Amino acid sequence: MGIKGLTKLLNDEAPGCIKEAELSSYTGRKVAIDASMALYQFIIAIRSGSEGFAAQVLTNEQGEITSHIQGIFNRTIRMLTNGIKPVYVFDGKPPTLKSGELAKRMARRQEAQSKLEAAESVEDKEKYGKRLTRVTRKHSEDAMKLLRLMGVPVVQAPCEAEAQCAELARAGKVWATGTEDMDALCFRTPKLLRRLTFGAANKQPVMEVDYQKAIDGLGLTYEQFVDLCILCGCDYTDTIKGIGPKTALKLVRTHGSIANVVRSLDKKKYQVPAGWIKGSNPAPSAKPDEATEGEDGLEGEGASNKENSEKNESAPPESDEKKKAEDAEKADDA
DNA sequence: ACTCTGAATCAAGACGTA
DNA sequence: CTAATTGATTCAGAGT
DNA sequence: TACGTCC
Repeated sequence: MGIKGLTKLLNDEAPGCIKEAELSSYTGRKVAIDASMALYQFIIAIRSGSEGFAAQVLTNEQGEITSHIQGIFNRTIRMLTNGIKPVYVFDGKPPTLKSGELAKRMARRQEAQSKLEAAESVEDKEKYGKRLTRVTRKHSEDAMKLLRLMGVPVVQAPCEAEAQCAELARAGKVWATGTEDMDALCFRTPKLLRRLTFGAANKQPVMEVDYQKAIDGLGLTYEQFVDLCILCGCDYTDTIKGIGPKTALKLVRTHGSIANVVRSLDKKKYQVPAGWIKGSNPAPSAKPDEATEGEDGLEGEGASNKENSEKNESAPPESDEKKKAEDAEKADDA
């Protein structure tokens, strides 16, 4: 996911919604955390060896990676001692809306692999090696086991972890979503915390984004905000050439909705990608309807997309409500 | 001149000790 | 049956 | 704060 340039846009256009604070001001708060992303960062960052050698991940005797264990363990301990109660949320199946983007990533991955085999210098080997890292099912299971043993609540999301985190926050089960990914705002998490980390020499303060102030500052409704994000470019759709954050905001402000924006665009100037689905945004409450404005559309894809976005929307709130409640209670006990 | 986009590139944790 | 991340920064070039 | 270590 990731909305291109959203942080910068919020900073420029809705300054009130971002503030910075010390870690200590969050004691007593429950925070939902996207576990997969954390694991990924740990595996990339926690390495041994230094100058002159390609850095290596930590492993056990069988050669299995243990970097993520170190990372999760330390960070969780730190949170607990600081009075912050984490709830780790693990990814479920990714929506197939993403398949296009995923295919691109696969391609880049393969490229990295072949470059790695051809690489001579240590730097290159390291660079391409990192590009190949990924979080496997096993890494997630390791982390879940560890967290359960530590008495820290774990939630298995039906789909994307970010969406589930936002649901937890909206339901009041947790106070905020702790992530580096601005996508959580599209799922209406009331509060979003970034840089919730604990480096000894803490580099930067925690960054707190307030959802309500964000859309108020931009002067948009929730639907318009989601439309803005789609126009800016997210993982689910291609972008329109020539439209970035600034013009996207202007367009949504003046036309009110993405449908009107597309309708009023000069088609000679701006090429709207084929098969652009107006309603198929990642937001839980967005209506998955309305046909595409694209000319020679690929009907097959459009249909399957629609199907899937509906699954995304209906699954999280209901099927997980009980699990959520149980886990939240556990958090209280601890 | 100025603004914006878009492609490419990079970096990514936390501890204890000196 | 398998996949599975992002944001910040910088710079070139197009558009206004 | 810089640096080596975590497996």
